[in-house]
Amino acid sequence: MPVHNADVAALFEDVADLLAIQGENAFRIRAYRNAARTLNQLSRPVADLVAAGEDLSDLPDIGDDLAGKIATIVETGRLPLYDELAQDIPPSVADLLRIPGLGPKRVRRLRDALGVDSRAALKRAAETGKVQALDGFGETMEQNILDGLAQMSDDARWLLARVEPIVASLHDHVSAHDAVERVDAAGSYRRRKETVGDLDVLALADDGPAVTEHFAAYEDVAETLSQGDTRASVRLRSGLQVDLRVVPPKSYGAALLYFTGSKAHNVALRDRAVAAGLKLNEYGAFRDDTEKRVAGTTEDDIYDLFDLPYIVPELRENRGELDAAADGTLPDLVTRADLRGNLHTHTTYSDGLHSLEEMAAAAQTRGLEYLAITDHSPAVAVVQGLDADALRAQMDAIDRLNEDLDDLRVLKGIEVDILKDGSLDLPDAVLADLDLCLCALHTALDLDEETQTERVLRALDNPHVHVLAHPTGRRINERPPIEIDLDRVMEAAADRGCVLELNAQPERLDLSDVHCRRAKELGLPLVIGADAHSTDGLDVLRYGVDQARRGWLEADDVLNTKPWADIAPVFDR
DNA sequence: GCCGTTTTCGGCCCGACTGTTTTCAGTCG
Repeated sequence: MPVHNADVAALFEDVADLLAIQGENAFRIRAYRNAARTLNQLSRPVADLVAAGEDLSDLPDIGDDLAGKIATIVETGRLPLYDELAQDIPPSVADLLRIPGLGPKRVRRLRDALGVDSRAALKRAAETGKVQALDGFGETMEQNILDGLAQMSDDARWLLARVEPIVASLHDHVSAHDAVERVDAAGSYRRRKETVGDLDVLALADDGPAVTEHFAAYEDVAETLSQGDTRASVRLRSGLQVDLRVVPPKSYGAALLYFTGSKAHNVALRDRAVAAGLKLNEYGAFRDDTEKRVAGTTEDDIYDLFDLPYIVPELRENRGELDAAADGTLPDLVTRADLRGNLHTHTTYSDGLHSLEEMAAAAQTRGLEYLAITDHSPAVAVVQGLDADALRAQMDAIDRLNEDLDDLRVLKGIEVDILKDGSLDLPDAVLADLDLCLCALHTALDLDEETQTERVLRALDNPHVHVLAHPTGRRINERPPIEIDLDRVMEAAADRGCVLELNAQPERLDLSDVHCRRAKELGLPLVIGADAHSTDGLDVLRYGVDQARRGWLEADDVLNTKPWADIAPVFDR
């Protein structure tokens, strides 16, 4: 079984948790967490680097020791240090760290004093009042633990698209207070991450207590978790946790930067501050010696302090954006306005909600120059897919429609299923007459990596195929990505003159930001596809653009920023 | 355990809030 970067990262995180419970040196613990972060953000499989004999200690936050441990994990699938630690502290104890309010110290005390070694044991101890009797615990803490245990089942992150309307109404509520001059949702929401854990909201105002009070009185608040003079934290009826910070003007830029994150970006920026004799926190940037404030009103001022240009939130992940900013090599990121067409659209011919004509009209309304109609082929059993005859009939209908359209070209396409053996669900003869052929997996998603990769490569061998749609098949919070060697797939696609799709549906966003960046490194362009099943479905393109931006993509890296006349030759295999 | 344009040793981001305290430890982000 190949060892994935996320596996190694998770193992390091587990080691960090166990060391923390043991009371180890905090910096050693952080070293494991930093290394885990590096691994999670690495665009290449670390197993490949090991196989190629590359020096892993060249990677940030990975020295000789951890490089050796990574090699051991890749080669054996195990880490002796972890096995050793887990003998003392079983995973079910480390799991207790996930309960809000419980950190390593308290988990350790629960175990040592009460023998608590699992969630079930903790629940029993709390219910019988044993926890509150413990040093450093109390009645409130005991209740918080019981609440936390009850809440743990539904801790999935929220889809960005689902949080947007919540942000809009919350923004209205907070803005309505007289003292509030400006409101921003920061955090991973502002970085346009595909999912949001909780929401960080900033309000520009001088009267903190009044604003946190007003915030806690929002009609959708189910529970106030904490409330102070400058901060408040609530859980909404929807279950989403929202943290509000009230900030005065002179600190607003520093606070926006701080609470937008990512944490890794902030830490890296503060490293630069320390090196420059400055202190950077959410109130501003200050001279170390004189404590004098030198920036803080805007984010621009703070980046400027380090001779850096403004870095957009989507790039703030400490994945090289600070160095790129210093070198003047930040990417000129793709925007929604750059997109000229959509290459993934369904209609009533298969499982779409709207007709060919309605979809074409919706594309025109949105200013698109071209729209590829790509209904399903027969193998997708849950919908009525198009067989060769039905597809030919649709092609005729598209020809007729195009005669009536001036500023939109409707393209004849298909989303053809890749069958289990890698062959396609429609004959070559009909595929050959299309403008665009997407291929995609919808069945047999559980094959092992080697088999799945070979299956997809065989599909890409078909000279009529242009695009591999939603390449990993994941559905966020519902279905994990398939096992597939994407590096091989991307290289094969580049060889064969086809491309991969970045599917823009909010629950897919498939490829991930890291994969988008890898495609760019390999010189493989992508297409951003709405996979629209209705007229409104075309509006999700912007989520695809968000993801592409997080993957450092520029307009040139995305094929459907170009006129169709420029794309067609690319697809002429 | 990592890292170095002051350093190969001695640092390592830092402040708010809570709960259990009576001056602060632990947790969180």
